[in-house]
Amino acid sequence: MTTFADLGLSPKVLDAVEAAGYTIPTPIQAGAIPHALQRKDVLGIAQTGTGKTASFVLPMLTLLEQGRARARMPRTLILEPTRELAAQVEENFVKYGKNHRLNVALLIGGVSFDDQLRKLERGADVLIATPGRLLDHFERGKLLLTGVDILVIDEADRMLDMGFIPDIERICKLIPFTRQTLFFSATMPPEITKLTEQFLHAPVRVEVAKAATTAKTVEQQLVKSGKKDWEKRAKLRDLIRAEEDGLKNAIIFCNRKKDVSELFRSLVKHEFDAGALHGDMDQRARTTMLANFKDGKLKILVASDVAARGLDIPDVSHVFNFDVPIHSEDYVHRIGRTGRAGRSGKAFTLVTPSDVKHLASIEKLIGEDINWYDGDLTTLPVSEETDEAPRRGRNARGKSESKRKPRNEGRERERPQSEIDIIAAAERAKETGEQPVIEEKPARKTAEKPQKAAIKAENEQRRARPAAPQEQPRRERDRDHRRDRGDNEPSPVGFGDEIPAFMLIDTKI
DNA sequence: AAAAAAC
Repeated sequence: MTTFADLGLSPKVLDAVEAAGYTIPTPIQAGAIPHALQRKDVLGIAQTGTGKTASFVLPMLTLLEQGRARARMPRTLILEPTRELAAQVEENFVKYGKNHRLNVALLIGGVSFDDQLRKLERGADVLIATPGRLLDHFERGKLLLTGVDILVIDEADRMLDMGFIPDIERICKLIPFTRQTLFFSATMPPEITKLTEQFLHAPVRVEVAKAATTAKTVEQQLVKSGKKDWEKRAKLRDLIRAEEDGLKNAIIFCNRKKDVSELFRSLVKHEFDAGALHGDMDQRARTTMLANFKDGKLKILVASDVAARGLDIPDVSHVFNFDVPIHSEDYVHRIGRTGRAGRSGKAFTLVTPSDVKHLASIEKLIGEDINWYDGDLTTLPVSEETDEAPRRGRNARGKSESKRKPRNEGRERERPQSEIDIIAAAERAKETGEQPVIEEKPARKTAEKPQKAAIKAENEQRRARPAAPQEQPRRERDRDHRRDRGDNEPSPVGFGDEIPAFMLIDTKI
């Protein structure tokens, strides 16, 4: 059997790999590392979670042992689609580069330029970047890419989805063609193939098992829900409580950033140990939330699809899809956050009548039918609860809640759309391939309209101006959730009564 | 129906 020692890595690297507890390389590592060490271009087709990162980090470390970096002339460049992934790659260099003395610089948006400039000045052996900030530095003349010997393009198909390809093309053209290129993508759509033809030289193709099939270690279930947000939130709370026993930690995915912050605040109000993660949040908050979740200081992370791919959190016990993802591949990525490294995991997806179309395409993609949750959440005592916070008289900030009238009282009795109908329609949709028809009353729009218009206007304003400092979660709190909140302000759970410093200070210190 | 990324 192949071991890391057989791949041609240097003793320093092998020592660090061993110290990290690994002896057997994954297929992508075994396939890519020997070629990378021979300075060949590599086209790696692999999903995240296959050990892809180490398949370029380890050979790079070995190759970097020869030579030194010069100021403003990084020796290697790694491009990542999101800030979190870039940071994660940096952590890998720290872990496996513990026997090396390499300068690693992380160039991502949302944080100050100064540290990044200092590291560039000092000479970076490894530059890890998201495209926007990299080009920003370049345009300011702080960076020369003519000294780059190794270029890594990671998650290329995701870069495509995100519209980064023009940036990638531009960056590729700034780097001498004598470089070595390591290129990774989970899928190979035509645009990506074109890119590899343009920028790779006689690449060695390393392909590992496609993970369009979901991990066997993940137990997937569908949960019927009414379509209204408050119904979904109530259902989710019931579900989390029903799963309480085996629930070590959980990621809850929403389709929209707005829903992430809404749900986050609702959960906090209901005294769940929850945090939030989405791309409009202050970078400091993003980093802190993710770090706390990884460290187990935060039990529940409500997130947008920024967290769907690639994030390496080995121990997530549950994934909840608050919304059915619109693109079926995202479902695979999301539930792939659990059941990692051979551990078992559970994935629950809330399904409303309007979701059955997307559900059908998910089941088609993964090639199996997902079971419906058979536990009866309605028998749980908590399901009689309204969407209001538990009435304990006093919340964390000591304000009395007793004055407030429980507006939602009795709502739970107004049962959502017949749940049986949802299942039947979903099954019909699968058989016929057609869009299921469920009778739905058009949503009544009355008093809510002006409020919605105001929110929309505000959103557009927000988009137009640069990201406000201190965006999340405090600011968003005041926006559009009067229905879901009382006059009490939830304090972020996991920090006790204290508002953590990162939420109170301005971004730029 | 969305999200992601530079200031």
